[in-house]
Amino acid sequence: MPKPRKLRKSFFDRSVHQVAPELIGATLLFNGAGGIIVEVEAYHHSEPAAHSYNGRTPRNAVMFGPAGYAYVYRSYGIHWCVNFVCEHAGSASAVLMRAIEPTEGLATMHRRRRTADARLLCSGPGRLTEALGITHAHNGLALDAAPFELRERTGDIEVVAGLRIGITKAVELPWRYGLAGSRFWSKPFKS
DNA sequence: TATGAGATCAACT
DNA sequence: GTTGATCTCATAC
Repeated sequence: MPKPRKLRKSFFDRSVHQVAPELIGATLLFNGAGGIIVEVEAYHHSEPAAHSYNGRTPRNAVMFGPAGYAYVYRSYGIHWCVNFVCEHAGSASAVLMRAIEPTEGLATMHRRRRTADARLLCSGPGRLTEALGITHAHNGLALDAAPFELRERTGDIEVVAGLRIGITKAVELPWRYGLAGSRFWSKPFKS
C-alpha cells in the first residue's frame, strides 16, 4: 500500500469531470477534523445550475480564479457549502463537497454538530461544513496549505455516478459521484 | 415514512 | 419580492 500523498494545486488544474471522481476516496481534513470524501458534485460554468453561470459576482469571484482554492458560500441563508475550484483561472468550475465519512477529530465534530449519530456528522454539504468548522471566513483559502489538508486516495475503490440533487436547473446531468456502498451519503444514489 | 414550516442571506427579477 | 447546490423539528399517516 503506497503512502498517501498530499494533493497539490496541480491536481485541481484539470477538467472538473476528471477531478470530481478522483476526489472520491481522498481524505479531507480541516484543522485536523474530517475524513474520507464519499460524495461530491461537479459544477461547470456552461450549465445553469452553476453559481458562475451568470458571470462573476462578489460572491462567486473565487470560482473565476485559479484552481486549488476553496469557494465557500451561504446556502439558504443558514448553512455554508464548500467547493474546490478546478481547471484554469477563469473557467469558473468547481466541485461541491457533499459528504465525508468521519475518521479524524470525531469528538470535535460531534460537539460542533451536537449529535451522537456518526451518520449525521458530515452527510450533507451544510452538515459537513459545520462539523469541520468551515465558514465564509475561509472563502478563497488554498487547498494545499493549513488549515486544509487533502490526501490522495490509496488503493482501489469503486466510484458510482448519478444525478445531482437539491437543484432545479440542469437536473439531467449525471455529475454526482459517490464511493460505492458508503453508509455516509447524504441521500442514496439511484443507479 | 412522509410532508411542511421555519430559519435567514445574496443574487436576481 | 422571490428563489435557492439545506437542515431540523413538528405534525400527520
